[in-house]
This record gives sequence, structure tokens and C-alpha cells, in this order.
Amino acid sequence: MGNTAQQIEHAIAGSGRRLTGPRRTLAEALLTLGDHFAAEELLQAAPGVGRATVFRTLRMLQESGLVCQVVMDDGRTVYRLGSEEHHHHVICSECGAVADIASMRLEKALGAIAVETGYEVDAHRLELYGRCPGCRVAAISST
Amino acid sequence: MGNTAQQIEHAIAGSGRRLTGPRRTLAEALLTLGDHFAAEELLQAAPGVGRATVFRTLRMLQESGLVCQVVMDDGRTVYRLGSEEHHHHVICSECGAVADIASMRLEKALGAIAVETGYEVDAHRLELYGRCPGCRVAAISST
DNA sequence: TCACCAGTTGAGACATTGGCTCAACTTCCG
DNA sequence: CGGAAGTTGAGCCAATGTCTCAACTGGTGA
Repeated sequence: MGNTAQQIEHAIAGSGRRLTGPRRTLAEALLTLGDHFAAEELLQAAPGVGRATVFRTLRMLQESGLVCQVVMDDGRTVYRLGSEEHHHHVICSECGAVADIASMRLEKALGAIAVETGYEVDAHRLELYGRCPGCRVAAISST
Repeated sequence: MGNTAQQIEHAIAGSGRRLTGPRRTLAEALLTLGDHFAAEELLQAAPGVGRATVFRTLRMLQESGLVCQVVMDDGRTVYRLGSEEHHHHVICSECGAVADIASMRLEKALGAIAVETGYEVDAHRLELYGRCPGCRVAAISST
């Protein structure tokens, strides 16, 4: 995703929110951080920004759909800069690579479940864990 | 799920594991704990059993399929005594009720995704959040 | 029955992830 | 430019879980 700091800053400064120094710093730090990152990494990549601000901003970005949260296999959570569209993740248990999933079929199955259970479902969390193609090849060739 | 303490104890004492006092205490405490519970609640329901043992045993029971872990809407995790069969959960954001889902359609969609991504998927985590029928009714009548 | 040893335990410190408070500060609007 | 309102960060708190390690114990072989 070719997000730029300006795009992120622009998204931040919506609905009565201010574009402050720390937020700018975070916007830039986000871009230096690779595909996914822990909150702690963002904290370190943004010198001078306090811990509370990092978490606050992360939450804000999640609400804006600019960042999504991924729960890893072992329970750790990482964040990911990404598109606003609804999607899920496949995570490699070996190298940690995260790939997006967008499956109409899956969404429909989820919809059907909502109906069957009688629940009014308004959110869900879905993560798949496995081994990415690269790590599969590596595992085979190292045998 | 009419689990009895004996059933749980039996399941614990498999593959070279010992049936110890603390484990018996935990097996009985589990039965007093309602549909789902936090680790902390189990700890309190099992007097004399140390924190480390509670978490160790919970992990053991998860590996045996006797207990499953549910990540709540807000990130808290609760545990649930349940069947070994693979299933997912719908969680009511209001009253916390947890219901099981077992959908062939969903499993198939997940399988298709695994193929599409090229990942060798071996596990996943899926939770749906919403409002249960009871809370929906309550919300309407309190209007 | 007994002794032994591998598996198990618990106290307590530590780690991780995140939230809260509140006085000081900064943005941005008028 | 001035001030209200949004924002910040230091530091402390909380929840959830892990680790260490000496002491203990279940179950087995004799």
C-alpha cells in the first residue's frame, strides 16, 4: 500500500481532531515500520512520543480504518497499516508474514451464521494461522 | 455438556500426566464456574492452588480440547469448558453470553481460502460479536 | 509396602500490553 | 492574537500470563 505520511495525516485530521506534532511523528514512523509491527516498535520508532499517545493514536487509527489489529497465534497483538476495506488475515507462524484475505464466500457464510444464531452480529475477528508458501519451500529444501 | 469432575480428571491423567491434588481441585472448580470464566475466576474458585498451576492447567486442558479460549470484543480472554469438536463462537457484547457455531459452510469457505492463499493453514481463530436474542428483546422493550 | 524419581507445585518476581490521571501544553477558530 | 478545547506525557496502575527453582508428591518397580 503506497500510503504516504500526508495521507495518514489527512485521515487523522478529520472530525474535529487536530494535527499535532506527535501525530505527525507517528504518521512518519508508521511508514518506516514494515508490514506489521508491535505497539512497542511504533513507540521506539517515534522518539519523544509518549506511550499513552502511541496507544491512543493506534486506537484512533483503528477506528478510522487506517490500521488494523492482528492477534497472533501465541496471543501477541500486532498492528498493520492497511486499507479501509473489511478483510481478514492469514499469518505465517514461522516468519510472521501477514497476508490479507477478502472472500465473498466467507462473508456470506458469516452472514448465514448470523441469521442462524439469532444474534445481531456487528463485528468479528478472524485469523488464520499456517505456513506461508516461502516457509513451506524452505522447510522442504532443508529436509 | 454434562461434564463431570471424573471425566475431566480422566482426561487430565492421560499421556504420562499425573492426577494430582491441585488438578483435582481445578477439575471440580471448573464445574462450579458457569458457561465461561476468566482465568482469575478459576484461580479464586480453587483455593490453595497457585496462579502458575491454574494457567499451566488451563493450557493443558486447551491442548486436550477440554477447554477453549475465547477472545472477547474488548481483548479480554475467557475460557470455556466444552466439547472437543472444532467450533467457533458468537459472543454477546452486552451480556457476555457465548454460543457455539459449527457451520459446514464456513469450514468449506475457510478451506477454500487456505488453498487460494497458498498457505498451509493449520489453525484459526474466529469470533463473532453481536447481541444475543435475549438482549435484543430487552433493548427493544426498554425503548 | 516402600522408596525413589520424574513430574508437579507455589511463591513471588517479572514481562507484556494497555489504560488512566492530570497538570501543562498546543492547535486552530474567531 | 487570544482563548477554549483538544492533546500530551510522565508515571503509576491493572490485567493476564510466564519463569524460576527449591520443595513436594504420585505412581511404579521391586
